[in-house]
Amino acid sequence: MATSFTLLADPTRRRLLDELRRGERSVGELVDRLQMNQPAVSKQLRVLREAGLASVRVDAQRRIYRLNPDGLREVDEWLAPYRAFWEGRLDAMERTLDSMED
Amino acid sequence: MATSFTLLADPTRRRLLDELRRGERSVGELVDRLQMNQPAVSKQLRVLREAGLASVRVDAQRRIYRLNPDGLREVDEWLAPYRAFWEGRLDAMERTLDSMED
DNA sequence: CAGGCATATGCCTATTTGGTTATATTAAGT
DNA sequence: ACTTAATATAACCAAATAGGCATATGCCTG
Repeated sequence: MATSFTLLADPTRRRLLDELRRGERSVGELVDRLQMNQPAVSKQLRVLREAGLASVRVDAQRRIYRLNPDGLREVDEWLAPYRAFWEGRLDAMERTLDSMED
Repeated sequence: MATSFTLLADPTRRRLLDELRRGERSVGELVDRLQMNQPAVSKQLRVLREAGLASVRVDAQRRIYRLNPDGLREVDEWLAPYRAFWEGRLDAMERTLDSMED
């Protein structure tokens, strides 16, 4: 059971997502762009698929992959409170939490 | 060489960061909150330290850890173009990239 | 239906990783 | 100095993981 966090840990998967972000891609196209052999690409595509980050459409012998970015929201939401830090402000929530400590 | 992406892959490290986000914490406090044994916590703290996501201050026998959130910007920045998706808009950049395909 | 594409899958292996136990280190208190 | 507290480190192990090669599967074309 891969979480969206563990998905992003692998650079190959990030590159795949970055490709799919630009539009639909067949496996062959992805193999070309990533310069990896096909089984390796298919393997990571499967991981993305099973995690719900990508979906496939069949086109004759081709499989066309498409980004399904919703799963990334989990990461984005986790990151949200940290964003406040480098945006240089401590909002009410941060101050509240901070005052809760010892 | 751990990237900020691989750092977030581990739930223990995410919990540590979530604790440190609230304020400085000694190792003992972190051990209590995470309900893990001390070496496991120290091990992950070291990873965070070496990745620059946390810094330590010595206080007698205690080591006080502090969040250093800058490293997370890498993840946040990588995520930025995806955010556009679930925010339901395709801005100029997205359209540009999309038109570049095939 | 034979042969060639495009892709998935199975198996193998090397590496990495997170946790555990035991031990070292350093400081404080008596 | 001796003891205890707090933390780090080392050695070890089990599980997960990514990639490589070989092979299976399915579709299309002649």
